[in-house]
Amino acid sequence: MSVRVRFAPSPTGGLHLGGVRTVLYNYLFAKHHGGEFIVRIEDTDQTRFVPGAEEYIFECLKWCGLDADESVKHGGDYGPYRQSERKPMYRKYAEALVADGYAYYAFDTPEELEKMRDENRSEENPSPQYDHRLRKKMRNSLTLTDDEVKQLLADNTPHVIRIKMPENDVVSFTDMIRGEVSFQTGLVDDKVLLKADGMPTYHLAVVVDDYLMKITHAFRGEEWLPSASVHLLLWKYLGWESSMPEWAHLPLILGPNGKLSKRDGAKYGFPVFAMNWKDPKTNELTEGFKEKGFLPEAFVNMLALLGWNDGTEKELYSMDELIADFDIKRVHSAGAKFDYEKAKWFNHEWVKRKDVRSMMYDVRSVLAAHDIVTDDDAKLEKIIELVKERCTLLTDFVQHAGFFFKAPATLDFEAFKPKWTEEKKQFFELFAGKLDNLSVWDLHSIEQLFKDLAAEKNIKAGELQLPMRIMLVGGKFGPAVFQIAELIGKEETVARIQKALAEF
RNA sequence: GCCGCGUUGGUCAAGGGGUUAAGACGCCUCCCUUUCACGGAGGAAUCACGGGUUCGAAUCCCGUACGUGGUACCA
Repeated sequence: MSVRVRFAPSPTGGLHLGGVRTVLYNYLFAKHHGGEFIVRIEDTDQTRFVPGAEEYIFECLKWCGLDADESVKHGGDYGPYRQSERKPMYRKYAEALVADGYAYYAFDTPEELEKMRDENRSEENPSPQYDHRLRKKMRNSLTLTDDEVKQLLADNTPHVIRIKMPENDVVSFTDMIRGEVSFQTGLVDDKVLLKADGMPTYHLAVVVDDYLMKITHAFRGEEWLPSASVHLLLWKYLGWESSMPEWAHLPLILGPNGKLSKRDGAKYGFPVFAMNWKDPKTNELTEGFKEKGFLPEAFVNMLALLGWNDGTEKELYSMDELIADFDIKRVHSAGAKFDYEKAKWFNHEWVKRKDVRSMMYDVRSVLAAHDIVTDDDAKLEKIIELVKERCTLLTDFVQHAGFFFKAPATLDFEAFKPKWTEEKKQFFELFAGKLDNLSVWDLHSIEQLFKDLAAEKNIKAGELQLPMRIMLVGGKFGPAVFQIAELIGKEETVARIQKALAEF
């Protein structure tokens, strides 16, 4: 049987690091086994609908190179892939569970539930559950007579369907990452399966849809582990036990102080979403890795290694290499703290190793955003090659490539001020003039002229290089000065020297 | 509170009864380079704690602590 996995996001906001990693592991597992990767939209909570969020998720996946085989966008034989559109099919399964005695109707209003919790709340029990103890005191088909229930249903009384958790049972399963895990059913509450609005909750929907979509392996975040017992029971009660997927509960990605939140991003200056997300309600913008200057290759590589390794020392992987080497069983069971420094290192490595031509578009966009026009492809290509080793993020190209196209706005005069002399100033005045008359404009000729003139004036060439660099690029950075001069051209070089001389 | 999951340098981590306990990021020193990087060579830094089991425990068992998640008609 072919491997089928799914990522099931709820379209309620930005796509988080952890979410992307869950997609990644799903994707890698599927592709490693030649299977299918499905994206299913879990939009059963109508109150949390956020316009644009679904579209945004697909854009993020596209940027990461994690395209689905089946989804709302890609189609497929197991649709619809949006749960809200599958609404009519859930009720019959919930009813079947009731008929078989595994679930029941509950007519308690939200107010009644709140009252129940208030009355039972105590130091020992801060969050009372609707469980096998309390269900006997509530208004449901277990406590009401058959006639009462029939009447209530006939009157269209708002109600939910809850699973009837066994009082004294133990369910266990083998998690692909954690091994044997077990739970006492009496400690879990009677989860709502079908809501009053007729929508399923996650618990029902995930089981029904995974079954209907023939999912073979179900990977999700560790936060689902406690409710796994409900899902396991549902697979059993619905009579589908033999086709239940294998489970893997992925470890959490943590921030500097516990759970990673988008607040951490703002607080510590790193992104937590894949791409920029603007909340349509508050207009609040949360920065994404893409816009921060990350390459998707690096983002994916970094995420893959956050919680997984192949047992060797290899750290740099292309997507194809990840697909080839990924093994869900080697995923760590412990949560991992996200390290932004390491994330940047991955990016730097990818900027250095990635083919220059494939970076042109991104670099050009970054520069354009700073009003730096780069129309000459050949020149841009050459420059990227020249400076990429000093660019950790794509946005660093503004500093390291920008001055090739646009004279620096400010010059770091302070860098050489203490050693600046009248003789040196004269040198540059003379040099600028001679440069103007240079017939062959190349690295060697410029450097030769510079050294000859320095020797003639009896000044150490080395001492003149820093001022020259500042005049050309504005600061203490960048590749060899003469190389820069060669690339920006005679006219521009002379102009920058003269402009600087006028200011110093 | 209860339940689940987890715990190897600051971070990511290999190792799963006998190792000088890998490697990477970050940090520090030096080399290269009259800039900044890249590259190279070094350095500091670790098995949460307490009990067992064993000739021998980072590795197996139990407990404690800590972290984290769940305990919704949210996913």
